Amino acid sequence: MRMPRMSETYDVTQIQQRWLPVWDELAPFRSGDPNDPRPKKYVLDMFPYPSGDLHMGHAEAYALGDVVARYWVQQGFNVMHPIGWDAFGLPAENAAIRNGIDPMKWTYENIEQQKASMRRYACSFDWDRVLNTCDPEFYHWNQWFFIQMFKRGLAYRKASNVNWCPECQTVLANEQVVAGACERCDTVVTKKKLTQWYLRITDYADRLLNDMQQLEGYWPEKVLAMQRNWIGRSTGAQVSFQIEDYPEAVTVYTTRPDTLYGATFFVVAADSPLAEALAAGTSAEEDLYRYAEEVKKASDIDRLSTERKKSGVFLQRYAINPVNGERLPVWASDYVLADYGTGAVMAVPAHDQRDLDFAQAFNLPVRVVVESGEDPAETGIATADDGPHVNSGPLDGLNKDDAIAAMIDILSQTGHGDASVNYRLRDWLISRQRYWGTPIPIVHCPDCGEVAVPEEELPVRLPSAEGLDLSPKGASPLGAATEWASVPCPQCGADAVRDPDTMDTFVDSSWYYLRYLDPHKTDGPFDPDLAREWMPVDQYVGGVTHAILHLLYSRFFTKVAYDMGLVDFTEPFTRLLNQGMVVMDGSAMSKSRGNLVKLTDELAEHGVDAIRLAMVFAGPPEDDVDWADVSPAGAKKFLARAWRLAGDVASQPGVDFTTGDLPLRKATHRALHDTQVAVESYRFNVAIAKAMELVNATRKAVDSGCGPTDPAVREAVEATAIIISLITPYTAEDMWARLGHQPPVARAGWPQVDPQLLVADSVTCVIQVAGKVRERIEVSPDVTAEDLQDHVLHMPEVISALDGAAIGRVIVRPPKLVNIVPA
RNA sequence: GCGGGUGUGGCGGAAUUGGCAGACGCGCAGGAUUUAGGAUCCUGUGUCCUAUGGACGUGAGGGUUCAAGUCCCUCCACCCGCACCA
Repeated sequence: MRMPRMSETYDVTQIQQRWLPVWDELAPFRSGDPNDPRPKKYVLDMFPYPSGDLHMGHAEAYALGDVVARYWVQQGFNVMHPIGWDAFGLPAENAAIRNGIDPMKWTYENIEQQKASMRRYACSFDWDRVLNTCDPEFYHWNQWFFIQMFKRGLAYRKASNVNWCPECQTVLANEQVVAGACERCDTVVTKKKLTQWYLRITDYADRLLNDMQQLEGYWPEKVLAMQRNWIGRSTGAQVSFQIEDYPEAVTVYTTRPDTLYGATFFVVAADSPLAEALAAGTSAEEDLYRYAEEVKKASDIDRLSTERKKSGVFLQRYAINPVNGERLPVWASDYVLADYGTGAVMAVPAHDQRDLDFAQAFNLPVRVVVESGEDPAETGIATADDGPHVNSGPLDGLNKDDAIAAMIDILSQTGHGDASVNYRLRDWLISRQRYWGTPIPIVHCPDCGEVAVPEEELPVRLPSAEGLDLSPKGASPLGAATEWASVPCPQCGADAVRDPDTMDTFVDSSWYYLRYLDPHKTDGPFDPDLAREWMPVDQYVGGVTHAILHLLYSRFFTKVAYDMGLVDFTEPFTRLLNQGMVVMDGSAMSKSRGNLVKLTDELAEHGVDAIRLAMVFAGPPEDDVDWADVSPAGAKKFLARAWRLAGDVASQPGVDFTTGDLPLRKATHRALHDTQVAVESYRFNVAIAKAMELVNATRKAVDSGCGPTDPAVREAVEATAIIISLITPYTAEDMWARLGHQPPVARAGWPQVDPQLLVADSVTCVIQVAGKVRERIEVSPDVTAEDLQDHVLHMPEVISALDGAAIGRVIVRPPKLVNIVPA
């Protein structure tokens, strides 16, 4: 037993203090040298909101991204691994309202704090590329993109019923409404009629859908499914209906034009202008008004309740079925959505559950047009399956697909309709009535209307928050900044006003990955040449919370940039890794639940490396990690073991490894190979297990094998330091120094794996009789099938296991298996 | 309802093309060393039995195969996403 000396103690705090300043000096992860000959890779972590100290979720996500980034650096790549801050948004503003602090001051202080905490966490970020979205030098280009889109007709203003959060006093995009509640504050969202800015993402619906082919196999299937679902492409037909005593025809969208003969009534969205127009002048006018008011008040939560009975108002109008001239009563109801399709439907209760529910609530007729042997009027269950059509004139006898095609033919020939495609995706509402965001660079002129601020006048800077009332009132505080808001019209010079709204912060994150290329560029959002060199992002790492919003918007922006000729690719993120959440006892950590584990405390107790290691080792990166299953103490134990080995090495740096102990050399090269394979397939937990095996093997070799002077021991420990440098940079660096090397270990380079050392000396061959393992023998890895079979059949154990039975078949799979099947 | 996924020891999890199920770790038990141990090292640890051997064993049931955690069919449970989208 050696007596522990001071230098033999693994002192986490000391190691951290020793190396952080050294790394600052060496900056091993700088990626901006134009003469760097290394091939390029772009590893991107989703940037954080500056919320102060890092928390557990950050710790996991950034540890995972760091493994990938550091791995490619060791493999000789020039890796761009940037970080920045998603710095606009409500929390800064809310803090300002609560505590009277300037949102800008609050934000920059938080950024500084978080940056320091991140540096200590030792992520391999290129600190030269830091960006903050709230810097004018960044949001300048938000405004530039907006203007390009405005000029292309992709940014426009329209009045509509929008999602309104009464708590935040601002509008929300559809994507920000979760189960009828505000994503941020959980308040029930209501509707409000407002004029707002939109980006025409629906123009890109098909491309957003089709380009997913490029991502298949590289993005999680789940994310692709969610996006597909969100885009919600459906095919069907538009059918135009005349309305009795009404001047205009009303068009409906249906995916089942084949059931047109089964239509027994007609429904328009209660909150649509169409319903109002149809009811005008009829005795239903009052009823509709009252009903529509009720509908507007009802929250989406109530509307979505499945228990809810269908409601509606008969509008005292009749629509004429274009194929058979039947009169269909026109109803208004909230089960038809104003902003999907045309806001009106033909109701076929026999074959649509919602229509059937409505028919039964109001005693409307049900007519079967697709045979199924069931009567929906009796069962209460609409049938949507394929079957022969009946009661359908020329469609009788046809199956569903043929009937759909036939009906579309009939409609287009008679001019009553045509094939049509619809999307669930809506245009992206980007204006917000809040202060802390990118001002929308538009001037409203009484004569010229909406005029883009000339590009040379950008950025339109946010006015100082001083003197502004930031508390939410439903109108942007910028409107009150009169001096800021009053400007001459850029076109005619007349007195005009700036648009008072700011942009959704998702605009910032839709292109920030391009800004990292050259974050301080003043004459453009990014350098197209650099984009050609670095983009698209090779590996994107972030939470599944952004599976729809952020990723869809980024994909949209990329396609717009492609159309503008700014980039030569159509998808921004080649590979996507969604890390799981860190939970505690099965549920999300939160202060209110009382199960919050403070990262700062854990780091203080166990050190950065142990936390990173424990977290990455806990399971596959995409799975949730339960802190209860994470063992920082175990991780620290391993690190100390590995670290102590560095002190045991008793050979000089540069010693010739090839003369070293062969079994240990093989273990080393096996470990290098296996970790390489594991890391490249995201199995970081497995990579750590392989490193642990190597440490165990080395310990054994030192204590009871070849001994500490053997060159193989040095080779093994150096390999260990390099492998664990991906996960635990402090310990790895200290080991590297103890081994007599210069920092940084991060740039040591991955040792060349010798394929000859991957061949085992002998392989355990399993001998089965009737499929059951009876014996194991050690054989040479290149044993021939003949020799192996011959040997095995003569083994006494085999003969006795056969128990006199004749041999039927012998399956030989050298060198791993022989299976003897009795006749 | 639709879509995506998961199911392996006390726990987290391993397992190229079908070929030794349970790597690695946590926990637990025993031992060594120690003034001490929340340090270090060693050993053991799927279940059951008639125990130097054997049987069983990857959510359940069936199938293909010499051989199935892995492939096919049926079912169950759980998690996530979407959900009046015509």
